[in-house]
This record gives sequence, structure tokens and C-alpha cells, in this order.
Amino acid sequence: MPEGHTIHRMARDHAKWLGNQSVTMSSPQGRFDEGAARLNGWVFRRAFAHGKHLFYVFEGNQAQPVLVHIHLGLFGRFRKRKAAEDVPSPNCRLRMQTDTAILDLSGPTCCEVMTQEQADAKCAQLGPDPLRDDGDVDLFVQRLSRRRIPIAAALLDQKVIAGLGNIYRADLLYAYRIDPLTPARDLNRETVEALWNTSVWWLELGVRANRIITVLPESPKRLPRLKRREALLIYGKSHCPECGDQVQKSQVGNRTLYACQRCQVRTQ
DNA sequence: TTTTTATGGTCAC
DNA sequence: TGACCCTAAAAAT
Repeated sequence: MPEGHTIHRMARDHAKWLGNQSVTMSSPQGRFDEGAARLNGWVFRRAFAHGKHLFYVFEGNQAQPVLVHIHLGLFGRFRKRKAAEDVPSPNCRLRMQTDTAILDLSGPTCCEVMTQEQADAKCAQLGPDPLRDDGDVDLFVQRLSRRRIPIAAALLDQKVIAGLGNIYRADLLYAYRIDPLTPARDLNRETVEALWNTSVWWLELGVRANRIITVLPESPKRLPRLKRREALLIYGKSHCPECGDQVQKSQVGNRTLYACQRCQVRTQ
């Protein structure tokens, strides 16, 4: 269930659980047999994320580290297992096991071995990631300024900004009352910077809370207990929290968009 | 029990 | 634009 915050959180957690340990790797399902066999017993050195892409760095018997690139897609999922006796799901693509932890991966769009150079090339295709130190708001501004597509489609385009998904896009546009069909390049810089800054804040909060929360105005010391519904502004709702009108569901950028036609009227 | 849905993405036309 | 890929849980029957 991944937008960017999930992937960055996984990079952090997995490095904590597996870091600097020799990892026993297998592919119960069989579709990653070759990769698992190649890296079996290698040392998990570190993990990093760019947008929704997750990378592990393994060191073994070769001069250069070798990476595993994982993209969860819509259905991909990791499960942390308690004991080695746990039987993996029949669709478990990859099991990584150390003396202290077991991680099972199922349903990823992508799970492949690659070099650092290939990983760099993969990341070079992506837009700036608000969660990364090298995330650059100017690049976001520039990429948006060249697109005529609706802003609601642009926010899902990983070449424009990396890490946002369907929930963050709906709530970002709602937060600033932006008409979702506004051409991306028509938005003024002030608005684009606001979208970026709020993305940074929401994604960081998402990593910390390990869930999407878009309703908190500033960082609280203690996270309130929120039910899923209460944590979101408009995504998945039937009525606008501001005016009470029915929320419009439509398909924009191939995904279901939730928006309020009465409130979201800004076009710059 | 079957069908639908989901926080994603690629490819062909 | 639509077909398709991947999996699991919720919703519908």
C-alpha cells in the first residue's frame, strides 16, 4: 500500500532489521530464483529510496556491490515474519532471512538485480523526491511548467515529482482549493512551492507515522489517534468537509480523483 | 462463494 | 484510451 512515504520507511526499517548481516535469500514462488541464488549469503549493507522505488545494496564476493531494485506497484507488500517456521505465502517472491529477522515480499511489480549504474539511471528518470536531500523544488517547478496536462495528472507523473500517489494528490489539490483540471503549467510559482512544501511535510509525517495523515496543520509532539477517515481531507469521502456538497469522483490520469467542484476552483 | 477494489505502472494502438 | 500485470482483502451475491 505504497506511496513514497511507505517506501522510504521500508528503506529505513529494513536497513535496521537486516543491516550488515548476511542474508539467506530464497524465492518460494520461484520468480526470483536466479537473483536469490546469486545474492544468497551476501551482506545487506544499506537501503535507499527514490520516490516509490526501493533499492538494497548487497556486498558479497565481487568487487562491486550489487543492488536489488524493488517496486511494489499497487499490490506489492512486505511482511515481517516472527520465526523461521513461518510458511511463506505461495506467492512470496522473495524471502530474506537473517539471525534476527525474516522479511517476505509478495506481489511486486518489479524485483530485480542491478548495478549501481543501472540504479542511477533508473533514478535519473524520476522527478525530484520531496523526501530526499537532493529533492529540488526548482526542478519540480520546471517540470510542471512544461506540461499542459491537468495538474491532477501531473502530480501522479513520477517524472514530474516522485513519491506522490492517489491519496496525496487528491488531498494536496483540495488543501489549496485547486481545480484539478487546471493545466499544470498555468499554476504560479507560489502555488507550486506551496504544493512542494506541503508534500515535504506530509511525506515526512507519513514516514514518521507509517501512514498517510493530511489533516494536521503542524508537527505535533505526539501523534493523535486518528481513524483512517479522520486522517484524510477528501480522498475516499462522499461529502466535502467544507461545504458539504457531494464529492465528485472522476478518472484523471487513469486513477480515481476525489474533488469538490464547489470549493476547488483556483486555476493559478 | 464470487466479484470488486486498491495508496501503481507499462505497453500497444 | 484501453488491456494488462501483480496480490489480498473487502464487498457483494
